[in-house]
Amino acid sequence: MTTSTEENYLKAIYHLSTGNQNSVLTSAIAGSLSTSSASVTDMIKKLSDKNMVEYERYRGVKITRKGEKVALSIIRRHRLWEVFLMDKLKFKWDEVHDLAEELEHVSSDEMTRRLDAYLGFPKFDPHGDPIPDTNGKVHTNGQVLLSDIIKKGKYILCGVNDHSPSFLQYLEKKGLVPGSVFSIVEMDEYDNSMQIIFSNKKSIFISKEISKNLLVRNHE
Amino acid sequence: MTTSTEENYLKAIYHLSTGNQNSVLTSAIAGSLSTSSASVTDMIKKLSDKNMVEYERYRGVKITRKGEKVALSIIRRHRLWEVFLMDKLKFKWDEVHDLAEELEHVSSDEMTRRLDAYLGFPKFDPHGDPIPDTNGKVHTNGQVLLSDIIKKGKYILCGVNDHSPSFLQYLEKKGLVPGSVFSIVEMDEYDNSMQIIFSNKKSIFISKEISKNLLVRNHE
DNA sequence: AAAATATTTTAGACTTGTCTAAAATTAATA
DNA sequence: TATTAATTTTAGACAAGTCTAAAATATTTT
Ligand SMILES: [Mn+2]
Ligand SMILES: [Mn+2]
Ligand SMILES: [Mn+2]
Ligand SMILES: [Mn+2]
Repeated sequence: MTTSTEENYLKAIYHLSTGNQNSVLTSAIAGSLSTSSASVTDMIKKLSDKNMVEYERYRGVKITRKGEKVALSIIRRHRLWEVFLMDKLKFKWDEVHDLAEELEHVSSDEMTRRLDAYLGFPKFDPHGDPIPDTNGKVHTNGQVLLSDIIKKGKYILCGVNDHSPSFLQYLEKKGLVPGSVFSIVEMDEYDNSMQIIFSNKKSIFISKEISKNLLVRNHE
Repeated sequence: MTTSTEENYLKAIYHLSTGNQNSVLTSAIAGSLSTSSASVTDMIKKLSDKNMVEYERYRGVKITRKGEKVALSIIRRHRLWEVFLMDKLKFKWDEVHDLAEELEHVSSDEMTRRLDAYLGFPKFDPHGDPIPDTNGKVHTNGQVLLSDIIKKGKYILCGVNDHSPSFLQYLEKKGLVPGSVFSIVEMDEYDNSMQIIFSNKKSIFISKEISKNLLVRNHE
């Protein structure tokens, strides 16, 4: 039995772990959950007792396979609910996160399976993040940061790294949502900004600040 | 701000209040929530401080207008989620209650409104219970206990009073679900049992035990 | 390598919700 | 009406999760 507090910690630890081999530091978890380091230390001990994380005092934690499985099942539920809120209840992509944060803790494997089926087995959530499958496998599809792109060409936006409503609203206003196809027409060597153009000929500037948070894939 | 524990207490008190003018006793609440009387007394004080109930020591509580409004909004969410689980996720009517018990605490007026619209503004839940509207108004429609019926005739099942999965499964096996139309063909004066017949000519016996838990309405 | 700084952990306290056992009050019975 | 019985409340304790302030440890600087 995991409480929703434990689930939130595991999710945070999982997210802080991905793409980085090192231990996750107490302060990082505290920052991510807006809580005190003292509280984090307490919870870490509890999760360590349950073999959800490996804990070394003063050195941080590493999530275990067991902890990771729990985290992935929460993330799966979170993202499925986000799809539901957007596709069925017509919320906008910048509005779904907070509600999903609550819904993800309603735990029933059977309900999750049925929700998945009802939504048509979606593979990505409204922000372009992959939805882990029943076994906790995450299917990513070679997406890369727009800021890492070095050659001009046609790309498709598949996701974002900054999930804040303000950023999402900004993108939407610019016409950038998951699935948007555009071509890079100009890349500035000096400030790493770029100019892109949509199929409808509308063209916009993208600063490094922005492109660092955009996940794209080559589009044929 | 109400916690989900407070919400569960208010809901229990509301349900124990309806159809009975008297105060709700501590022991009744304890029984309904499977908790100790000591815990109930503690929570009652808290709810009383928040003006959700009027409390008289040793005499029980009466729910206030304010408490009732909260209770009704939880009941509204509960029943809407039950409709969702049944209509959209294809759960059976005896499976939806426990999940709704959790989902009802995810509180967003906006989400509730959209869920309502998405479900087509249903007026009743899968058990035939009326769904309170946005203002907390409950529209009942002259339904009466089958056990109180004194004259033969054609009736429609609109709801049940016993929501236990075993009872619901029993009814379903007999072919009795909300909306079922049947005629009373025989009423036993002695044990108050009755024989009913469906439009498909199938006929079954209904004991007093059962009819006490069935809500029906005259069918033309 | 010692001193200064930053991070992490412990200590102690608080809140919410729960429990059992004892005390207080109300209701029933003889 | 005086006991007895049942119900309700209080007292005291506990678990989960949180906090601040102080102590312990690690890291950086001089
Ligand atoms: Mn959450
Ligand atoms: Mn998302
Ligand atoms: Mn509930
Ligand atoms: Mn119901």
